Amino acid sequence: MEYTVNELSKLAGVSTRTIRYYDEIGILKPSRINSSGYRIYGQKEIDLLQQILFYRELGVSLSKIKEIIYDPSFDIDMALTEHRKALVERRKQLDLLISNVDKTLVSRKGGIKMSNKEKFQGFKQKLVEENEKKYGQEIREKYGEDEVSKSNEKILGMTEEEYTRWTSLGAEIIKTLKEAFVTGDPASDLAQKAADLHKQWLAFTWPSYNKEAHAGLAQMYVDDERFTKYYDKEQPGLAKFLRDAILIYTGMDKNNN
Amino acid sequence: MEYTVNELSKLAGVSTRTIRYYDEIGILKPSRINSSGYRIYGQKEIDLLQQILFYRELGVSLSKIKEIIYDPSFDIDMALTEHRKALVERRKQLDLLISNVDKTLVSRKGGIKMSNKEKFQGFKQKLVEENEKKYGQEIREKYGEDEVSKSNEKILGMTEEEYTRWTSLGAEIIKTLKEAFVTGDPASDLAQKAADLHKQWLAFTWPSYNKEAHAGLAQMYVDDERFTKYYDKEQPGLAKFLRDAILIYTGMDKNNN
DNA sequence: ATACACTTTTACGTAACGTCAATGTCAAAT
DNA sequence: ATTTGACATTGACGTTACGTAAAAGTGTAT
Repeated sequence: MEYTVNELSKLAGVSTRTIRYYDEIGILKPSRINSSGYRIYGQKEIDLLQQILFYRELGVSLSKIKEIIYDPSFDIDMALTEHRKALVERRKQLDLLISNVDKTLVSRKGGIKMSNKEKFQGFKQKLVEENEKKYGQEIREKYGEDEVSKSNEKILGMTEEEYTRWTSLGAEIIKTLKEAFVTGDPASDLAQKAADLHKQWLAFTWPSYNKEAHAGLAQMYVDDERFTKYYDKEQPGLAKFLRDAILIYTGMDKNNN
Repeated sequence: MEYTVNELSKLAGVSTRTIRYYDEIGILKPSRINSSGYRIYGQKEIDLLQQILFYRELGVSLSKIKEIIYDPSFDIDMALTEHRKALVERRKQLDLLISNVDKTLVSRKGGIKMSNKEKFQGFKQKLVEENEKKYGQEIREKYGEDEVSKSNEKILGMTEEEYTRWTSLGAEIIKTLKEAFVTGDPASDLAQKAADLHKQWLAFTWPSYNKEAHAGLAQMYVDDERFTKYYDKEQPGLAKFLRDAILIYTGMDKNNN
């Protein structure tokens, strides 16, 4: 029985592209090519393909499979044993990654938990907390660069308040931005407030602030469609609106255009 | 303090290519570019790079990192949690692969072990074995296609004898080939014997035999440098010599050229 | 003036295909 | 006889995170 690429692909459960690719890399050649240039496969090619797919399921690379099938000197047991070792090594790497992600998550949540504890540790603690809160707000009102960068040295060790404030800032930006959008004016008070909120939000993750970077980031929100999508999902045109607001906020609106 | 790519790369322990790549994809831009077009980085870029590398070590993709760093709406905890899930999923896949490789190895070794056992199970068993052995040799002498393909249906269930024969055939091919090589004549008896051995070797892993495939494979040994290297490592020119021998053996030497 | 270390951009290579695009072929229906 | 729809072909680009040249300019020391 003879088969075309399509028939073979259905038989073996792989795409036609895969079959053509296997021809291209010389791992599975058609038995012949007909007068129209079609690839024609026979029984032995089907059997070979089965073998290829078998080793492929074991995660063996196609070039290794090629050797396994065509190289007289190839020691399959040894190859599989080494392949196994590589797989185990990769799994070890993954375990390490997972444990590191866990550590990160725990340390983030740990920070929150600790501050939660403090909440129930009496008034003194609460006062301290509130002081810090006020102090934090002051910082943000002044935006002295040194203070901000100091506070940001603890990005990964954010307190619950900081964390909450940080995430709620994200929502607040969107909300303010949408309200400002209806005015259509990126220079309006609301739009400028949104730009300011955005700057505050940045302060949580950026080591330091400068206008150029802020304006550049705003431009990226427009240039990079992933970010554009995010804002425009809320409201088409929002990304551009935010950029314009930030350009005005940073005073970079005339200099660059 | 300001740094060039080279200085920054040494500071952070990454290649200069990486730094230029991060600029290219917009994840880490230089603070400025000097009059000669050199990238100049400042303190905040160093801090940003640290963050990037931190998340990179967790196995987070650069595009995700970009979002983590630049997207106000990005929920890092959620992202990390999902990232963790993906990692665990990959580990599960790996576990499956490893267990499948194990099964394959066990089934291969199991076949050998079983036949080892049989060796010590009395004369009757031995006779059966030897019968099979003879039968197998007969097959190979005749090379009737059906018989060969029948025997090859058990490729993965090879007996110890078959397996041993198969691997020793590989060595025998090389040996014969090297002996034949000194005669310089691919039509010589020795060279033709090597071609025949090679055909026999093929019978162990190929579902069926035909001259065209055999000749095609021989050509591939010359075209594909991985195989060329293997043979030429033993003796420069050996791959071509084997091809010529096989072309003569299969009678494809005049037809195709 | 030259050597040497450094920089730039451009561009190909990696693994295993997915996904167009432009074009040709086959069998069946009109 | 022609049209349609399903199939085939060969390109060629995209994917990830860079490695690795190549060709050409820059900075500094001798």
